[in-house]
Amino acid sequence: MAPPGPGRCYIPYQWNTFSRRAGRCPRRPPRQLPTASRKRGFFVSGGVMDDRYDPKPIEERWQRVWEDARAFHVDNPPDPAHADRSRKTYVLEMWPYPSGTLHMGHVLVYTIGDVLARFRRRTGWHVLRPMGFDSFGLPAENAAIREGGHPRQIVERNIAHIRREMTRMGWAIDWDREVSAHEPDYYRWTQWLFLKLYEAGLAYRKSAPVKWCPNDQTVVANEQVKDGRCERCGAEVISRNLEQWFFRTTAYADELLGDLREIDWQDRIKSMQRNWIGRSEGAELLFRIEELDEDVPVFTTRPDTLFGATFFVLAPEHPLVERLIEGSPNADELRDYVGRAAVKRGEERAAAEEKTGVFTGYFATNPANENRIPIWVADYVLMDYGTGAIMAVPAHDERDHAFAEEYELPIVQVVAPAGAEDASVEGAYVAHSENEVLVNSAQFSGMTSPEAKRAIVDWLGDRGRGRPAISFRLRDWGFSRQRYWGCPIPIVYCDRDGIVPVPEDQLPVELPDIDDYLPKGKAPLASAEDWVNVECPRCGGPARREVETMDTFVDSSWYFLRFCDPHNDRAPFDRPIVDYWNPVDQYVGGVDHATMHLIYARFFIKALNDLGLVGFREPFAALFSNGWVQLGATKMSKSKGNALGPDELIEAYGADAVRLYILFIGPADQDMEWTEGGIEGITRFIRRLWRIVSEAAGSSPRGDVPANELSRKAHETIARVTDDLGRRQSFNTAISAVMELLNALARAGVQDPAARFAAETAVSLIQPYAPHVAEELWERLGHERLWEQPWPEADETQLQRETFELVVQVNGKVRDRFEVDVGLSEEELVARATASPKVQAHLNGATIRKTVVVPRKLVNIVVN
RNA sequence: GCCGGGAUGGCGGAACUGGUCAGACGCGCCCGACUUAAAAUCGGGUGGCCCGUCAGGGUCGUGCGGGUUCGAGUCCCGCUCCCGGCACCA
Repeated sequence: MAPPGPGRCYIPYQWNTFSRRAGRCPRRPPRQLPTASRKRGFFVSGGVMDDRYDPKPIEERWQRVWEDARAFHVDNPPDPAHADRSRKTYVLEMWPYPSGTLHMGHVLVYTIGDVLARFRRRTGWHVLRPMGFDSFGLPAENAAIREGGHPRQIVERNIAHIRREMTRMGWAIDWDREVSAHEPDYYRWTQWLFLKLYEAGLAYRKSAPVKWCPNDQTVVANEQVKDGRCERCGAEVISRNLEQWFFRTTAYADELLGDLREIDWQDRIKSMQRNWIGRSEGAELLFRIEELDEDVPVFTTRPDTLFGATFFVLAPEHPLVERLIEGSPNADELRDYVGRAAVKRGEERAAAEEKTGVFTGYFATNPANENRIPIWVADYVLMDYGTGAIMAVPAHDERDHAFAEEYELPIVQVVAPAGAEDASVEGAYVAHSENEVLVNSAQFSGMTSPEAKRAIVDWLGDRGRGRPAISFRLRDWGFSRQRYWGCPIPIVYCDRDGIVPVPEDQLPVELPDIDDYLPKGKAPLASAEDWVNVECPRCGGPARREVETMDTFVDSSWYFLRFCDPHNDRAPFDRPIVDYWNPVDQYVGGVDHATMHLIYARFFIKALNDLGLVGFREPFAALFSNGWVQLGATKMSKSKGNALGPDELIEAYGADAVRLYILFIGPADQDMEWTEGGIEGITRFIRRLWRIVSEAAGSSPRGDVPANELSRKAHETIARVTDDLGRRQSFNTAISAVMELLNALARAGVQDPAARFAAETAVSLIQPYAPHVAEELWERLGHERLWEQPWPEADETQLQRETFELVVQVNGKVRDRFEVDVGLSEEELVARATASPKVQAHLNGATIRKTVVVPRKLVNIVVN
């Protein structure tokens, strides 16, 4: 099938082949009972026509019932500080951005959360499962610019639509707790929390080069840049220096890394965070520049190669470069080089085929051997990693080696493979074997590399020229955005008092209505003169408000706390309530937030914990990261414009089918492909369930359930589904298990003494996935309110079998299998096994060397 | 380059701690029932090769090559390819 065009659903409505409403066929004859089926007794007497499974009325009916019953509302405990937390569970999916409609990625995430929440409710947990919207951010503002209207109107219209879609999906949400980022009741507290972080020194302002999108006229975060282009609009990003607000995420770098050990997240997500944080151990060493009377620190992971440092390199942005230019014989060339490096993008610098640099004319003193080595400025050294200066060891670093070759700088080997100390090494010798030994390194020669690292740092430390150091790739989080549709930063700038926080009692600093959101190189809010000009809260003099707004990742760094106490107007939340529900027991969301959102939220919680506002240090105890839902070979996402929405699928197949299928495609943590054949198949399953259970409701025997094959299958299914949902989070296999049970029921027939029990079990177990049809069938079976019935329990005694199928192997190959009593001893099992004629045929008189007995499974006879 | 994940029928996948002939469940396909016909529905079949008229039996088979073990899709060693993250990060 050709990929769908932009914005078009690829499922035509006429594929709806079973909904009477859409699929009316004038030639369809009056429906007859299929005689074969009637013989088997599958149909309730009195009219198959009226009893076809039709999802629409069923789903609408039960959604109404749940709403009237406030079925998914959950109260906070009356005394959360002393409440028993042992049966609470907080199930949360990532805060959705309210774009026009939901797509299948949303359907997957929220169905996973829904199944878990519904399952946990029925297993006796006190379940918090809220919903709201991450409603600030660029798309709404761009839509307002494009189509007119206010971003608020656009966002609120979208929210209303999505809320309706979510209800139609049958997701069990406590809507009383709905919270959205753009509501003043919410962002008031975002501002309040910002002020707390500011007071604690965790939010600060500094001039920094930032990525700037000339199209969106805004700062974009490093992680929103892909291949040098703006992730949203695709324009090429340039570098600009601006005064920016930052959160001091690096203050928690070590802890953000270390605490990954304590949380139950998939390895791939943890690994992404580890890469992102990028910790490396090494040393900071001081090189002296005599002419400037400066000691310049460098960071290195290879202090053992210090004797091989033959030159010294500063990043073009290094603060000392200015002073070096002044006295340099190469001043003009240097100035030119630094100027060109400044406008280059980082990607260009990295992609450069050959390394470039300019000699400054100055020398630095190697603290190990007092050698004076030339100081170069080169753009392969980055200002924002380490100290922006390096000692170059061309013999043992590929980049330094390339540079030394280019400019014919000396290369001195100081590490060699043990036993080959005299052999010269081509290129940069960077082998990380256990057997590296130092050479040409004074008293350290002969030591292994690891020994020498410690010894050299200790030796320099004694003389005040070095110390162990750890460097991180993680940067502080720049959260200033020069856009309108975001949370205003509650700061004013006073000529006399400088940066002044807005007093708490004046919050929220409301986002004013303005006429023109179009950025013109300055933030749109700057044009709201009445709003910008204020009295300084401190001195009463003239002052101006901060016109930048916050990155939306600030909003989403604490929303899960507000859900716990959403209507609090005295504080963002009460700590005992938040401490009762948190940390989130089960978070669900896509890998696309593996680094940004999940790092920022973790940072926020650590900071809030240090401020005494919350009593925990990790926000999300367990994380389920779902895979992508793909349509053909194309990823489904709103940016690609090929989103396939749930609305038309619900029309065609019903919400229960959509819910079941999205989880049946494959393991939910792996990428999956949506196919229409697949959802047809799952629809067949629902119709089969409908027909067989309806029949069982009418004609299956009542009374005690005997222990027979069907009842045992039912109990086995209970055990499997419970384990799949509770421990394994294996959603697709649980559906398979219920299908097997239904097949067994169909085979046994509805007259089987255990048929009613099997039918009830199937309906009960499928309820988290297909709550509407399950509720309807539950009613037919003569019960009510399945959503609050206790989850079935497998009867252990029913799971015990009196016999089992003994597998007999000869030399590891299966030669026979037969039923035997479970009570037989090993000797008896071996006797029965060897007695088998089929086994005898393979033994063929050979000598039995050994027998292996696996209890309740097999006997393996080993012959020569 | 470093780190993480993965490879099983025509397809999506199952096999959870090494142990019941690997392939559950579903899709697709084939055959049959019902039908004037089709759809829907229902029943049956469906890894390859070989032997056999049938019944049945043999043999190979979980990306590739080795190994451990009575027994390997599962564990170990060495590869190939695919997906993702990080990357002039010193």
